[in-house]
Amino acid sequence: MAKPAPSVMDKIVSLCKRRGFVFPASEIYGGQGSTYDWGPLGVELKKRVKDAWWESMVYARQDVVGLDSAIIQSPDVWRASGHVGGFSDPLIDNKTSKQRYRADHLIENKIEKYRKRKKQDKADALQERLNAVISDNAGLKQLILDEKIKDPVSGTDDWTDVRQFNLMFETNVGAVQDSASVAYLRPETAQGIFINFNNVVTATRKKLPFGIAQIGKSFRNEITPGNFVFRTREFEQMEMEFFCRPEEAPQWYEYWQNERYQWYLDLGVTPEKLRMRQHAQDELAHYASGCGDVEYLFPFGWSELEGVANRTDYDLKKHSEASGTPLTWFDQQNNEHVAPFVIEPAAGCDRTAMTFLVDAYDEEGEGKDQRVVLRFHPKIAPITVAVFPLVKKEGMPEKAAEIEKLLRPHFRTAMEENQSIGRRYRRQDEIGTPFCLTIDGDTIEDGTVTLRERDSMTQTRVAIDDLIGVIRESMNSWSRPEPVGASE
RNA sequence: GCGGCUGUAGCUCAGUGGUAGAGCACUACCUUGCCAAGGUAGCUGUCGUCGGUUCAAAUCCGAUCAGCCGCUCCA
Repeated sequence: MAKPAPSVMDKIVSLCKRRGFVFPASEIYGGQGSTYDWGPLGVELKKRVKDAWWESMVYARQDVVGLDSAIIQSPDVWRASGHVGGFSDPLIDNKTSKQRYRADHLIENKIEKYRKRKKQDKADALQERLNAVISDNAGLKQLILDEKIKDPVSGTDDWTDVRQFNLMFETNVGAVQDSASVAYLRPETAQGIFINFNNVVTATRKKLPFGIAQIGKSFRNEITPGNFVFRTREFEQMEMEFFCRPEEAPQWYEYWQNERYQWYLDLGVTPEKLRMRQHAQDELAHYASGCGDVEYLFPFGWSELEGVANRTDYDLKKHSEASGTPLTWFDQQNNEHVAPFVIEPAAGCDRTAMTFLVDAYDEEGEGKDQRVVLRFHPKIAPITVAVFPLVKKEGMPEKAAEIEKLLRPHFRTAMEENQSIGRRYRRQDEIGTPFCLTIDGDTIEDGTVTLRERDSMTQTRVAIDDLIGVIRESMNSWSRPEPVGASE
């Protein structure tokens, strides 16, 4: 059997390691499953993603402020939010078909069948029994056996025991590891925002509607991580909780979906590979009344980059009840306390960076003439300008160093003087550097350099004095080139 | 966790019991005057790990670790 050609994902993973975007974590010890370290170029890419998000969500607006809350909060936070009880899944395997299911979903399907056959009383009875055993593994299994639920694939009832997969990482706070010291690593940054609602309102005197934005690491003990950095157990989130009056929630829900969808387009993501998908009622998280996902068409299929959810007043209400501290906003004009609704755009930072990598990846030509190029938007490219002396003589390296130093305060720069000029261009193409400058003999004579553009490979002669302005202008006017390469 | 596939140089991979290899990449020097040029020299490996069989193991056997795909979940 012929070996399959390396897929686009394989090539990107390989490029990421070779050029320093993403390394497998703990590699010298044999690796740590589904964990990755971001290398020198990757950390720049991720930083650009976060900067672009913060710029658009905080700096470009008057109604959103930032926050950086702790990863380890009181365990009470996660009890109140429902994560301790609800953020785990009862899973069961069928030994014959090797398929895995959520035990409660199997039973819910059975209830649905009863409903369809108009056996309402049976459905209700089963629902009641399900509610009674929802957090009891043995009870769930017994219920599945009692109801003679068969695996739709194998048709057998050869089930394993039900096991709980809690998605939160536990840790211990303090020197003595006993049950009183158990704490959790946050599974989302959002709760840190909710519990600081009063603090932020008091400190900033913000009025509804307003938002609180936060970027930071979250941790979920995923049963099945995978697809490179797409789903990892440690990941970085970019979340914003937008608080508004309950009656305005639907319009803000729509507003933020549009806003967030547009953000990806503005950073150059291929429109045909981006879509909004509305969640069906039964796939909503326990806190949401509605959710729309921004999805990208990866080589492995459409996958979620960001969820824009209507979290209603669920979280503030839960924390108010559990803590005894009312998390409401006082409307002085109408002399009333408002329990705000929350619209939450929650994006995955690593996923977004990976989207830009995948979407930017392009190959042109074949064999010796092949060019691999990352067509990043100039605003997210790890390096903006690379400076080359055409040859290593006649004062060119010194002149190049001088120009690189001139540009350094304005752009992310790099300098390379080894190997042929063509090879240096290609090396920069491969890491998505949008501009290359070449210093030649004329530079020393008349103070001009060759500015070479990544996507079109066109060269223009630019005076050193005009460089900063010309590069700025090119960055701002950049638009995604029509696809010409065979990137599939 | 279960099943299938996989693990040899930085990357892609060849190597079915007898001295660890290729291409690309990388480093130095020479050459080089605008798109992966050429020459010379050089570096790179506990063959994932541990154990077993054997005179001899990258190769056969066992275990283990890690990766990929699928099942469930989500940013």
